[in-house]
Amino acid sequence: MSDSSTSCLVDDKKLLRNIMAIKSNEGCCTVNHCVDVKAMKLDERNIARVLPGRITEVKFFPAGDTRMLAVGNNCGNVGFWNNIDSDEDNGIYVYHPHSGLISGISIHPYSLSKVISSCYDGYIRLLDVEKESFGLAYSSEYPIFSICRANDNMNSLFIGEGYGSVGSLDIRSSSVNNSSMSWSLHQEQIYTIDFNSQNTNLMATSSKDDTACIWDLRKLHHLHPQSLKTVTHKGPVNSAYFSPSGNLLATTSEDDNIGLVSGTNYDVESMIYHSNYTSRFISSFRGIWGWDDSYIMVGNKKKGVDIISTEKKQLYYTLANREINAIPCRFDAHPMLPGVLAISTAGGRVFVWDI
DNA sequence: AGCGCATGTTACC
DNA sequence: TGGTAACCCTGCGC
Repeated sequence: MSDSSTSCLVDDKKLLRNIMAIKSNEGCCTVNHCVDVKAMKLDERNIARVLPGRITEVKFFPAGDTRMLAVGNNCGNVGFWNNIDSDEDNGIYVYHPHSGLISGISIHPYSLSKVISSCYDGYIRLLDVEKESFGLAYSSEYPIFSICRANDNMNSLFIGEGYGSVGSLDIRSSSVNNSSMSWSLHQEQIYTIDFNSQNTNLMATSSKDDTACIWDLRKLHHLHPQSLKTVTHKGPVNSAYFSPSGNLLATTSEDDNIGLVSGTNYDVESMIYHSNYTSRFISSFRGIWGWDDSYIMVGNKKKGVDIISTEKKQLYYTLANREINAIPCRFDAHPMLPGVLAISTAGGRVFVWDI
């Protein structure tokens, strides 16, 4: 694959000023914060069409004084939406750094101007906010299906590359092909990678090969290592995310189940029925955690957001609003602001619920 | 393994 | 306002 030129659709230094104005609150994060989801509401002003096409990724900037969002779509666009300061313009800035479906966005928590995007086009790019350009950080002959930063080293990026491999790279390296390690962990593409907040050695992967796995990084000596735990579904696994405390793992599968793994060694497994299958025009559902271990939030085909209780292992509540006129697929819970939830739909619209 | 089909949303008549 | 083409590379079943 050849390097495609990057272009900026909106040339506006306001984005730079916006991002530079955010105070990075080092070391602070809201784990185990109980939120009354029934009190969450959707204000009309918190709805925007950020990008054309289908949203595949939405991420809050990890700072408590901002609701800036980075959004990716299926056409290679990365957009930014300042959900608070949207008076003069819409607070929306759109770029076109890639030529395919954006599979992941990661923002450095202590250096907010470093925004990484990954794409099916095989490239990983690093946004330089000052230059308003996306530099090339990594290039592969295979699609990049997922990215995640390691918890204990923010410069270490793990990537789901091609059909079952995970690689690790140092984003500070100037070399484009600096994948220092690579392991073959699955039979098919890896849709999500996640790290445990409590034990930074634990990594979870979910794959099209019908499994989700927990890996111990200290035991990845071989090209084909053994997993600490494997959850087997009857269909592709769209996501596997550790709970805020790190004690639970939630998996979302096309087999219409949400898997829940608990226990000291992640040895207790249960399945909660939830209709997860979406058509190819809709991004797959991924059950995400809220601000503590009590709920998993996942889209439903009736254009609502199902809140599933992990204790009762059943539906607790559904966030719904008549403004949501398409199926909500991809979400992000604000890492610093409990109760602030971004949801996006196949139609390119983004909604921010708050408390 | 390799096809054909269903699927939801938008944009444009 | 209703009808339809185009989008798109997912999962499943033959």
